Amino acid sequence: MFPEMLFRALSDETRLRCVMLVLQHGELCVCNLTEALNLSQPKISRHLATLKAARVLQDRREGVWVHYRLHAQLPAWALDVLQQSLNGIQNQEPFLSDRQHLKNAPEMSTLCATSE
Amino acid sequence: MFPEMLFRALSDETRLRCVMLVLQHGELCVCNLTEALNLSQPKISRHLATLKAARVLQDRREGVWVHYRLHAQLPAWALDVLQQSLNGIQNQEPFLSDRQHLKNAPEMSTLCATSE
DNA sequence: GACTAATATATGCTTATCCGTATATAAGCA
DNA sequence: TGCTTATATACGGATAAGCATATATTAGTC
Repeated sequence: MFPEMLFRALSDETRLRCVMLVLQHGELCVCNLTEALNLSQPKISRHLATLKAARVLQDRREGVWVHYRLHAQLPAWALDVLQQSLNGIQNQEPFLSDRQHLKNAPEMSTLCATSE
Repeated sequence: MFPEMLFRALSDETRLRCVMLVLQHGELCVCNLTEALNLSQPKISRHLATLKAARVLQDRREGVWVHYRLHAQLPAWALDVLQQSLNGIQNQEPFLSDRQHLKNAPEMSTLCATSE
């Protein structure tokens, strides 16, 4: 993983919001993210594909649902960068609202969210 | 400073190399960077302008030379991200060679490099 | 003012990125 | 098989990024 590739992956607001939520929750499915960010499903899906191609996230299919988590082979320095970023920005918008929306997720998410 | 703007600024290899060198040396002029990265002067200058516009770097003119350093108002979390990145990647190419080339800088740089 | 050196910007071009909308795939179930 | 839901991808178009080369600016010196 070339470092500029990580930064490229994080350089889009939608992708950064997704990664920050995944970093906090361990694992989230596409519908969780679509609801939390309140964006269209194709948009979320396309950005998740980008993050997967950049090896920032990896996915796991469980029936109909696809869960995304941090990539297992993410270098330690990259994980540090993500964590520092989260520490620095978690109390700013839109990251604050995203977390809130995830907690207030409607019924569908209770079926889907298997992250502990 | 929106966090994705920092990542956007770092998402180009040339810019990341410049920032990593500036982070290590405190202050560097354009000719230092042009030599260390062995890239054309307009290319370096254009990327430095981008970093300045993103408020990652700031410049200081001293006669003919223009010195670039980290922006004084860079948020603490952003500085942490930069430092973590440096820690993680400083022993990889091309960052290793860049540092070396800076140390082996030819005569011109001795006039120009005022960083302690 | 004329000349040189350091740095910045403009121009023309190519490629990448991002979007919304529409459609495809894949799984589960009747 | 047909139907529904979750997710992915394709398409067409708009905007941004990046490059090399050429030229402009700025400061110092004579």
